[in-house]
Amino acid sequence: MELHEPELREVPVTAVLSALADDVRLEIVRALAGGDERICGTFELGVAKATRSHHFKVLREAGLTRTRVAGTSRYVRLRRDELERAYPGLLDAVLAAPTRP
Amino acid sequence: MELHEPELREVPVTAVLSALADDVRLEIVRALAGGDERICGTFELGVAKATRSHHFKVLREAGLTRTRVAGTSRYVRLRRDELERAYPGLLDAVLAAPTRP
DNA sequence: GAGCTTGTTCGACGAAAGTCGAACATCGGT
DNA sequence: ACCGATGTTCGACTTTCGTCGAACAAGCTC
Repeated sequence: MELHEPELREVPVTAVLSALADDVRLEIVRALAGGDERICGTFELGVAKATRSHHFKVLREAGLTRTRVAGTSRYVRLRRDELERAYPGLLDAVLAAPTRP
Repeated sequence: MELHEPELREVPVTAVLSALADDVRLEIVRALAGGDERICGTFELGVAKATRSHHFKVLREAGLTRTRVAGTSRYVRLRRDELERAYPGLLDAVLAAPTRP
């Protein structure tokens, strides 16, 4: 299994913004904002298994998350530092936004 | 003609991100970042008239721009201050990103 | 008013995105 | 070896999005 995790500098801003411009994915990002890694299955997202998998893939391929395989589980974590280096302030600004405006 | 220009606080952050997550619209926003207002027609966007109109509408309805009608022209300007108040740092972070990563 | 300019609106089209169930793969445990 | 748990992949479907040409609306100028 090859997990595609691109370099942030190869990801256009518009791609990062697109990845963040979805309620389900933003919820995932918020949940990961604490810094800890977390098993994919532990998220309460209200969507089917296939959809969840899809969203994690979008986040990963946009360079926002990194995934570690451990047994049958996958640990996801936010690429906070890299993101901060590539797009300073962007993630913080998005996370600072109210959850339901 | 009623120009729909919502309050920023009523616009979900995902909507703002969606509006910014497009090359044509981001180019418009960059061009307006200087602060001056500008006539819609003066943008070199490489798309048809109808498409251009569509993008300006998306930006306006996402709360990113304000439009002033003057004769047959429309002056557009960025709602920088309001945006900064509603989503501090967001616009700056996006604008700071390289044009072609 | 005729004609031009600026811009919007109206379908229409194809591409992309979000969603799901079902099937599949992998690993752990019994 | 079997079974259950965790995820991915595969169509399929629906909705949304970006794009365009054509038609329309409104204003300016001669």
